[in-house]
Amino acid sequence: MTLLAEASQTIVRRSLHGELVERLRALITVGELANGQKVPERELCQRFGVSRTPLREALKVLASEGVVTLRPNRGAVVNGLTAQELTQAFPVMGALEALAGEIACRMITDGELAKIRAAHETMVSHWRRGELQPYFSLNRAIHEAILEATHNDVLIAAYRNLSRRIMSARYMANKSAKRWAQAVREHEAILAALERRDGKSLAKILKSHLANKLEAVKSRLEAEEQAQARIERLPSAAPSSDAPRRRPAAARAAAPRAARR
Amino acid sequence: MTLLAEASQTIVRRSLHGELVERLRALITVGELANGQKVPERELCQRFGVSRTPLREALKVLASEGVVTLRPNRGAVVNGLTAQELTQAFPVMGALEALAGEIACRMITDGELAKIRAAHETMVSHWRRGELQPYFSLNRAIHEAILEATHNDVLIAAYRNLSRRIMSARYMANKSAKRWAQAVREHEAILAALERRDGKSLAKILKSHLANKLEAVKSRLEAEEQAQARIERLPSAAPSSDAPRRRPAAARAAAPRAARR
DNA sequence: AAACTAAATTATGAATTCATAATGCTGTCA
DNA sequence: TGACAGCATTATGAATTCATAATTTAGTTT
Repeated sequence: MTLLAEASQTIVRRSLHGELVERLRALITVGELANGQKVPERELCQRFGVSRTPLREALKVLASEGVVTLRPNRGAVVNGLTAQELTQAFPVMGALEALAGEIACRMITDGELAKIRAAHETMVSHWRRGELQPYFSLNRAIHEAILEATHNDVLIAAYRNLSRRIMSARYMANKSAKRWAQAVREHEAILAALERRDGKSLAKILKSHLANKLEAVKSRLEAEEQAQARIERLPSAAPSSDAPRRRPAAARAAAPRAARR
Repeated sequence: MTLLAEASQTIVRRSLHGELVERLRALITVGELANGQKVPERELCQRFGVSRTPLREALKVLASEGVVTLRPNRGAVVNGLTAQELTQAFPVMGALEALAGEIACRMITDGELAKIRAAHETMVSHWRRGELQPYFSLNRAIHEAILEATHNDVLIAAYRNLSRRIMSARYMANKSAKRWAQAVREHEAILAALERRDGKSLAKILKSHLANKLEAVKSRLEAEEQAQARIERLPSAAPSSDAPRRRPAAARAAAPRAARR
């Protein structure tokens, strides 16, 4: 239940490079560092008031997560999520969610369950009032709480790894009223299955709940990619400095690619 | 089929920090950097003939993988696999293996399958001749090839992440003749299911094959942990410099722990 | 004017330096 | 003799410096 409590807690003391890892991640998910864009080392150092050493350490970490790609002697570029990657992540997340649901049903304590139920009720009331932001943060907290109820750190880490790369803030902003209501119903079902300790159904519900979420992300992502492609096809498009274009596919393919695990 | 081919290929040019990540990983799996041991920065720099900068970059990456823990201002320590972590990894690896099997059955081409079959036959002949090392490398290659046949990079990455931390060379060295024969039989069954494109059975076989592997690792690990505990309980044990002891549990618990995602 | 070449500039990778925190050591005092 | 305080040493985190690779710019040639 760590995460539900964590919200009101003091911010933990972080090392400089650790802090930078988070900041950079945030810049990327918010879109301030756009997709194929080169990471402006010097500029970021000035902005954060740090030297290159910790920034570069942070970039190495992000590269090992696949968030950026390091091109030897040519800097780092943001490695945006592709529709393909999302499609591939789909079954993997599903398998992990399903597993989490089953384990959680076996392991969850009444206390943990009560806290999740309470969070759920609060979340529903936010939904009724149309309060998007608190709804999302509780939504997230509930999913995390279920995950943590498994008490399986390896599973938690594996899931978060994927989840972090896929669910970013900007995809959450636009959601239809219809889909929103459906999501709330799904959450009701999730709670019910948990309370019945019905692992099999919970696994199934979580999987389809996830599927809906990912479909939303995917359609949005594909729209973005098409828009991107249109811009790139315009021959007269003047490259502006603050909205740098992706390098054309041919050039990208020719460039030596850093190995990505 | 990249991996089966890779074995005979030239070593790729790596960046310094990337090379160091691999070297350190190797030192840890081989046991030269033992479990709770502090990572000797200066010494390793001399040994590899590099400055601290790339070494520290490598440590940051390893920390983000959970291989080492960074204690602020107090250096990095090796974060050995615990029996608990292994127990937790069990169902996660199982879920991923099962998924990989199912996808592979749907996706694998005849060409890929033929290559795996060939590798399998070679592997069996190595087994007959009792040649351990080539057996293991082909074994590994076959599992990788199945994984790659899914053509799902996200799944591949997730699986490797876990696998790398769990399967290390030293656990492979001692295997009973009986267990070895059983493993070969399991591999026969895996191939057969693949050739029948029978995803469900393949998933099941892979899962139990994995379970056997992990059990072996676990029993070995637990033996080690108990030996460790015995040493620590000896009050007169002279701490030798080249085989440093783990810090006692109480001290470890009191030490500020770097956040481990 | 377009294409190629060479110098100048800039960015990158890595070593070195520097400030500070942690650890070890020595001497003092109970 | 043993515990503690204060100094010396060492290790760590981060900035700076330096060598080299990449890129841009200017100049030259056709």
